[in-house]
Amino acid sequence: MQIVAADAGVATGTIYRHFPSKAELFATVFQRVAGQEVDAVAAAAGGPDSAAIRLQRVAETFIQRALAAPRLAYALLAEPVDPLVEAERLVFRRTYAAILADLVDDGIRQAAFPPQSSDLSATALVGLLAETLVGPLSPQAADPPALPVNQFTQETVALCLRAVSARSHP
Amino acid sequence: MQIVAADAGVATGTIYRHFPSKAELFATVFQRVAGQEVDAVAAAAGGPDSAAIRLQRVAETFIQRALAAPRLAYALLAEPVDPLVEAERLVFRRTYAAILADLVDDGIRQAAFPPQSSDLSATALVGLLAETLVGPLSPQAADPPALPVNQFTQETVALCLRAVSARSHP
DNA sequence: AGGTAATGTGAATCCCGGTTCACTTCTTGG
DNA sequence: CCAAGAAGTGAACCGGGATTCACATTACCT
Repeated sequence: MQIVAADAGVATGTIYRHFPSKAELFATVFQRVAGQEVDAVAAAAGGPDSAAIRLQRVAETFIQRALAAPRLAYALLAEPVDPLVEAERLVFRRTYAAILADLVDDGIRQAAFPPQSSDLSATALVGLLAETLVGPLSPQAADPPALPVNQFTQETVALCLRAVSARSHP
Repeated sequence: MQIVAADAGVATGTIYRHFPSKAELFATVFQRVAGQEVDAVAAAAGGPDSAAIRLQRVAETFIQRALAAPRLAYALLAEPVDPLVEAERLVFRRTYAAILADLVDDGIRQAAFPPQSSDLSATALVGLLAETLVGPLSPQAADPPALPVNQFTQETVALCLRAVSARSHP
């Protein structure tokens, strides 16, 4: 809190005129930043295209934004945080999942995707994306990364699409 | 530490004859328990069957063990922990990923799976499994769960298989 | 201008639980 | 049976950092 205050150019006590505790301050910050990310992904999920195309766009958006701001993405996805912030992170992930669930439902309706529990599939996609990114994002990530960014993106998108759209045994 | 000591029937200081710090004690416990889980999954990954069958068995093992011991699984997968334990958790996840990567490689060799970066796919599978389980596992999970256990397992396994094995646009 | 409320200040407080350590008890080898 | 080392004890200590609060400053109204 001392550092935050100094950084903001105010005294420590001043923070407590605006936020009841460190945890709530951090949770609020998390909420705002996460909101921007959600907006970006939600935008990518819209449009008149097929569900598959939109899903591809969502995954690409997610990945590219994460790689463009690795530190932020790491904080949002994986960094150890106060329980209150962790709760916010859960909301954040569920919001992503909700967007994806709508998308999957669309795909099912269009018969582009086979019948499936859209909630479950959406959750799985969030986990898939988050976990693949934790490697490249984590602070002491090896650079150069194991895979070139392009291939990484392409393959991850392919995994997402296959998971929800393809038949099990071609 | 007081509680741990009392629970073990020893004095607080005694713990420090065996472990240099709380973090290392916890990390050691985590390591042992995680080791058992890894062993179980590794066993499921073996055998003479096709890669797809073995992958199915691994996913089922993972899911069933988690649901059978939800509190433990939650601790291993998602509960906020000391940084040292978090490091152990990363190892744990990478170990799972390594097992799965071998499996995926087998599948590629048998031409059961299309060419892909096995490491990336394996990581994705770990994330997929972990995230879908966080819902049902989290301490204040709604019961009855959203999906019956059987359907949950079946659909999650299907997601895993499709992600690595199917063609994108059937 | 004068008063009142709102906001800012930052050194001091306070809390909490991990850790320590002087002392006791047990174990082992000669 | 007796050192002497190993292991156990638990009350007290201690560090760190979030939080407080008595006071100063600013903003805003009549």
